[in-house]
Amino acid sequence: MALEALDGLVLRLREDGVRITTARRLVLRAMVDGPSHPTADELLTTVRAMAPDVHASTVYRNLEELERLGVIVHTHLGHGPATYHLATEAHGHLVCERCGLAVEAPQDLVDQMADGALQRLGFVLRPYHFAVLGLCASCAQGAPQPAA
Amino acid sequence: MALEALDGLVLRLREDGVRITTARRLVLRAMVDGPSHPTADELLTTVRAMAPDVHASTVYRNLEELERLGVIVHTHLGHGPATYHLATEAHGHLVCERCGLAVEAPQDLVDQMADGALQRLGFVLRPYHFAVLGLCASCAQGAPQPAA
DNA sequence: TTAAATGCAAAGAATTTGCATAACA
DNA sequence: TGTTATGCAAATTCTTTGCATTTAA
Repeated sequence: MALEALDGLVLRLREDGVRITTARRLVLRAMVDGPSHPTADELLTTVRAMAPDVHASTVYRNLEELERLGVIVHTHLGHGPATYHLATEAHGHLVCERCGLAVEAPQDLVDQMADGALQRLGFVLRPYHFAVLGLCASCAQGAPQPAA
Repeated sequence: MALEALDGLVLRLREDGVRITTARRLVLRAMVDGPSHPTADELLTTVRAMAPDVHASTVYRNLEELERLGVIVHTHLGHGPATYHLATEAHGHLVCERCGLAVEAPQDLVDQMADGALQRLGFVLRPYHFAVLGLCASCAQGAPQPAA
């Protein structure tokens, strides 16, 4: 399934006139197969496990190109590096400022806000680029704070 | 009015045991009197008009301290430097990805989303840290794109 | 007088860019 | 064979930090 998704992407990109290099294929594979929300640096590490000479700038350039082609999107979950997803998996994020927990925002809540902004301001929201911060249930109760 | 606000802040900070230095007073004045949504660098420029020797690191350290004390908050409206407001003026932002237009998010839309997140996930949202991106009415119609 | 704040220089993280070389189509 | 992509080094942008000196209270 994951491999098929990769093959499909490769075909589609080739049709768009994009050259499929080793580095590019590995970046795509890491996006399709690997953990969700990788940073550029995490992708680099994954890619280097197969092709140690790939450089950070190559990963950044590939991510930029794939985003331009609509294959992936990037999101900021907080300070620190951007995270990347497949565009087909774009969704809003709620992130706890205290413990770092990131959850997917319920789509209907996101839609409700987008509808309101459209009707009232004509603004077409794409509320995926930045997370919405706050405190998760545990942290809001004054309880834990595992990570930062 | 603006000056009174400044005096009030200074008094409050002094009560908190904060020393009021030239640089700190000027940063506060720029926040109270100056244009809204300044970046650290814009604040530095404003401050330097009165006190040319103030350094960027001093401005950053003041902003950090004022945020810690709950006097100001910072917001990311897009890529690029953070912007700062008085905490009393905290509000959500909608930013156009195409032309850069930033408008205040209608509070009831923000509240509606926050209520939903609280009831469904126990998540206490503070949706002020990151802007919500999208396309403004003009840009959504394929029309203009003044800035980047 | 003394803890807190500053100026300065330097480091840091994340990302981008210039350019000669390599490699996909 | 001719672009397009890559490796590498270096630059950029925004922000933080270490440290000796100054200063508000």
